[in-house]
Parts: sequence; C-alpha cells; structure tokens
Amino acid sequence: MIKMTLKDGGVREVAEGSTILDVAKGISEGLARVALAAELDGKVVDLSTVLEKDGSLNLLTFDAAGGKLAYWHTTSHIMAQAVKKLFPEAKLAIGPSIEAGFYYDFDVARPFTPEDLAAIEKEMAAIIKADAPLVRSTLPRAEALEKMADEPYKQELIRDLPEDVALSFYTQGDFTDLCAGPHLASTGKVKSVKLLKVAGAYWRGDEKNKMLQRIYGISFPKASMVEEYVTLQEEAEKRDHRRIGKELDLFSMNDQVGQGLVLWHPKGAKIRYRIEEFWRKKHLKNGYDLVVSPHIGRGELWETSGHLGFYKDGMYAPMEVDGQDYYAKPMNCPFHIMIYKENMHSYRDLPYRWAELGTVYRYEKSGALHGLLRVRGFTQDDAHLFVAPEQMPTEIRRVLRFSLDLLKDFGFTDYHIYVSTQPKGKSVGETEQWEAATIALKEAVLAEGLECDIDEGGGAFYGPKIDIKIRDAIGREWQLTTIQFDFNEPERFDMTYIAADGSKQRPYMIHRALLGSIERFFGILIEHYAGAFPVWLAPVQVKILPLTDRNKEYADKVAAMLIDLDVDVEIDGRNEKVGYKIREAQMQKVPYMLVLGDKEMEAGLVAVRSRKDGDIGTMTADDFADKVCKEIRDRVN
RNA sequence: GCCACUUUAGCUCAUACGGUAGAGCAAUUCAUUCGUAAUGAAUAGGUGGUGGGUUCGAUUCCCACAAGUGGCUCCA
Repeated sequence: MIKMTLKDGGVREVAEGSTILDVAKGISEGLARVALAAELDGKVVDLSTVLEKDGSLNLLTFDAAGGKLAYWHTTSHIMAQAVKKLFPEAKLAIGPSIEAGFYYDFDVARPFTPEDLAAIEKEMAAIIKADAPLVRSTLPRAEALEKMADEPYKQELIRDLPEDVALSFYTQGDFTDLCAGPHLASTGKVKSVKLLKVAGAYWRGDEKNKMLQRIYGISFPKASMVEEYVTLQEEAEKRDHRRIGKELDLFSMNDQVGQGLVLWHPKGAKIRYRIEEFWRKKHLKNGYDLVVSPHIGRGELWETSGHLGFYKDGMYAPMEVDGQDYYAKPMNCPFHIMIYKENMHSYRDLPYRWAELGTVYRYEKSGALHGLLRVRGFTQDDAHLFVAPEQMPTEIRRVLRFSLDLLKDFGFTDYHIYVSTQPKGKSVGETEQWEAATIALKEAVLAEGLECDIDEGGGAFYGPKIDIKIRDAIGREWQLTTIQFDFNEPERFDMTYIAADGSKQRPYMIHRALLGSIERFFGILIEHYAGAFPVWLAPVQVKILPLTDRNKEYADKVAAMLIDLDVDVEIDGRNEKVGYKIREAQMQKVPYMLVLGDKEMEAGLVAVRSRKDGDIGTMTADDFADKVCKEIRDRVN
C-alpha cells in the first residue's frame, strides 16, 4: 500500500497501480484533472497527479508530458502573481503551458519592457523562495463571478462555462486564480525560471478583440536544463535558413522587389534545380503526367472556381488587360480542371494524375511573412488527381506511400500524420462523400501500417485532408505534405466522366502537395542539414584546390573528367595557401575537396578531403569519380 | 493587418551626455607559389532605411512611412 498525504491534509492509502479515482474520491468533483501533493512510502515526492479521462494514474515527473504541463502551468501562476504585485492594475487573461514553456496574457496600460521582465523574474524568485502551497478550492458559479469581480476576462471565461459546473481555483499565498489545474504542490518546486519575450496577442486569438500583452517563459527543475534549453535555441539560431542562406549565398529578398518575393541566387537555384529534376523524374516514374499552366487567369475563371468568393483576401489585386480583369493565380487547380474539361473522359481513362511545379501568388499579411517559410510568391509541388469514386481508396494509399517515399529521399524519415475531418460550420459536399473520403484517408494510413492523429473538424470547407509533419535533425516539426479532397470545384466546374453504364458521373478530385512549396521546403532543408547538403543536392559537389600554379593544368584535367560525369566542380585557383582554401570550402559546406600538388600530379592521384571526416587519403581520380557518382546516385548524405 | 523591438560599409558590430562616424571579416592592389580550417602590407569603401520636424548643429531627440525580427491571426 502507498500512503498518500493529500494537499488538503487528508491521508489516503491506495494499492500500487490503483487509479487516481480511488485517491481523488470526494475531492475531485468529477473534474478531469486534479492536482495533489503526496507522500510515497513516507517520503515526500514531487507528485502532482493528473487524472486522465480513463482514470489512469499518471505520476508526474518533469519529463512526462503531464509533468511539464503542471510544472510550466504552476510557473505561469507564479508569474501572474508577480505581475499582479508589481502591476496591480493588470487584468489577467489566460496562462497555459505550451509545447516548450508557458505564457500568461495580461491587459496592461503599457507594454512590458525588458526591465519589467527582469523585475518580474526577481519577484518570481521571491515567490518561489516562499514555497507557498497551491491549494485547490471550488466555488459555484455566482460566487466565482463575485470572487473574480475585478477580472473581466476571467468573468467572461466563467460565463462561457455551463451553469452547473463548480469552478476550481488555485491559491498560493495571497494570489488566487481561476484554473482547472493541474499544479505542483508548492511554488518552491519550481527551481529555475527564464522569461523569454513579450509579444502582443489578441484576447481569445481573435483579431477583432483587444490586444493583450503576453509574456513567454520557461522553467526547469535544474539550472543545467536551462543551459541545455539555451544551447538548443542557439543551435536552432545557427541553423536559421535566413542566416545560412546569406552565408552560403543561396537566396535573398529585396526591399525593391517586394515583400515575400524570393530571389534565388546561382547556388540556391542549383539546389532547386536538383530538387525539381528529381521530383519530375520521380513523378513520371510513378504514374503522373506533367502539365504546365500560366501565372495569370481571367476573373471569370476565379469566379467559377469560387476563389473570388472565398479566397479573395488571399489574392493579389487584379490587373486590367483589354478591359478584362486578370488575377495572378493563388492556386493551380482551376487550370488543371480546364485541361480536364477540354475533352470527354471515360471511366477507362481514370485516374488522371497531373502534376505541376506551379508558381502561385498569395497576399499574405505582412506580419505573417517569415524568410522562405512564409512568402507571397512560391512554387507548389502540386498535383491534382481526378478519380472515379471506386478508385479513391487505392489512390489515396498510393499518394500516401509516394509521399513518404519522396520525403525519405530527402532525409526525412520521422513524421507525424494528421487526418482532418469535416468542419462544424459550413462545408460543401454530401455527408456520404465526406464519410467515404474520411474513412479512405484513415484506412490508407492504417493500411500502410502507420498511425495518425485525428484533427476533428480541422478539414477545409471543401473536403477532409491528410497532413504530414516531419521532424527535423534537431527535433522540430514542420508541416510539408497535404493531401486534400475537394468536393467544391468538380461541382462548380461541372466536371464529368462517362461511366461503364454510359451515365455521366462526377469524378473525385484530390489536391496534393508533397513538399508543400519549393521555397518552404528549401528553407526546411537548409535548417535540417544546417547548410551541409547531401552530395546529390550540394550546389558545388567537389572543390578542387591546386596547391601551386604548376598544378593548375592537372586540376583542369581532373575537373573536366568529373564535369563530364555531371559532377558539379569548382576550381579554387587563387594564389592562397591551401589551409585558407580549405577553410573557405569547409565553411561553404562543400562535400569533397581535392588537394592537388606535385605529388598527386606525378602519380596521377587525387588527395581527398571530406567535409565530414577531413583528410581521407589519396586515390586515383577514377576511383574518386566512382565514389562521388555512386553517392550522388544513391543520394547519400 | 495588430502589439513590441530593430534598421550605422557587402557581412558582424562599435560610437555614453546631440558637435556631420570606427573596427574585424569580405573586396581591390602588390609581394608571397605555399601540403589539409585564416601569409603579409597597402588601398578603397558610409548624403547613418526613406521623408519630415525640433535645434546654431541630428547617426543620436520627436513624427510619419518602408523593410526586417519575435509573437497574434493565417497557412504551402
């Protein structure tokens, strides 16, 4: 038996493995989560317990997901207490824990300054030192409203809850907050706090609401963990694609060109070429056909597609030509549909898989732009599938498999799949269609032996979708692939095919972008590899470093041989020491360097240096060529 | 778009109080022809994001605009 001393002073004895329901009986009021402090075997442990919906007992350690949740949530309360002490006029909004750390939103007369943050951190240290216990209590609605008389945002939250729910509060010292928990036993459990930044945030995330001041922070049980966190942040900063894009001269954005419009420099364009070339070949090999469509189209087209109705805010303003409005395309689909409609189609011809690296322009809010990850002009690796309903399930599986295969080619093998279902509000299409499509999506995931999370109501109004998020080299998630059903456009464009019985039928339409957009994908690739691209993608694959002018001719010969094999070679013939040239090639992340001096020239060899392993000795030029060509072919990192 | 912050040489950053800017790297030139992450010297480079205001005088203070950064919203 485990003896647990509860925060309210009571003692419970529970058998190991018993559920929290046994422990929490009489104090939880059926709430989904309850926080406790307890003794295990007579020893006080840092034990906040989370009551999961299924009643399982989750003993919290910091490293458990729930542990972090409680830890950071308690820290956010401590911050709120500190802010209330320093800024008594501040009104509290909400303060949850997030993926990494926590925040709290405040309504204050003026924004917080860095000095304010320092003062708040200091105040928090005092609260932590006081080690006040967090005491849970509940109140009926009317009394809860009265208790929060000075907190309009809290009152709004209370009013939105069902009337019969008892509201829980957590009190630490002189500070009480409306809160569902869970929390640590006392403020002293929090050891090391760092407030990170201040940002504006709309109340309830709605831009029509007042903008509040949000303070982000993070906390850990050990100071060393703060250092680890900071180190990871620094690592992420070093990998920042904007920084590496500059250092490796890959791309730029320009004030005069316009916001969110990318200039691809020669080295960046080289990588893009390699990505696109590979992408096209792979699509052709996998049953796709390539199509090409223009960058602009008449207003009437966008009227028919419905984009002018539901997507106008996302489109560039029209340009007038010969009395007609033309719009830059925000999507490629209407063009592909027009190709479809150019002919009659038999069920025998389906499915069509039409792919295009289609450049689109979307008006993104200026504040949303972010390096290559969010731009206004970008190229989607788009394709549209037009399939007969009975083909749909196998077709979905096929797209999913193809997608994961393509991601693997680029070094992304760790991913997370989400299926988004019909949104609650308005949506187009028949219920049966939605159901069949959603089932096909889920079953495709299962049939491939994969798992997925369901994003209930997360689909677009025109259809359900699968999204794939990949995990990069330092553990961050990025959304790349999206596979979306469209019940809207086939209807609007009155797309048909002739079925076996001679009747006209409506095909299913699936949009899919596997890499997402080339720009965004490139940005993520840069960060994933920290600029050190695999040999097959590297803009310069081999850098030849002749030692003296005497060796230049030999360098030219080796270079010509490699270039003939489609290897990308540069010669650094500058009058510099070899150490200097190596340093530069190394910083440019060139996979291989060939040092060519008199010795190599006389023996007909090349001295190979790899960016990863340094000097790897000499070999014949042919052997080296074989090695590099094989690595390029096999897409070796 | 909203909140906050930032904007000085190609890059990274200095100039406490208002008295018209300085360093490293890069570039250019010269010398050096060298063996696995920086050879030395010299030269050049800036109407301080743009426009306006305050002031005898503005890179410095104020305002507007633009771009960027971190968030909110949105999303490939």
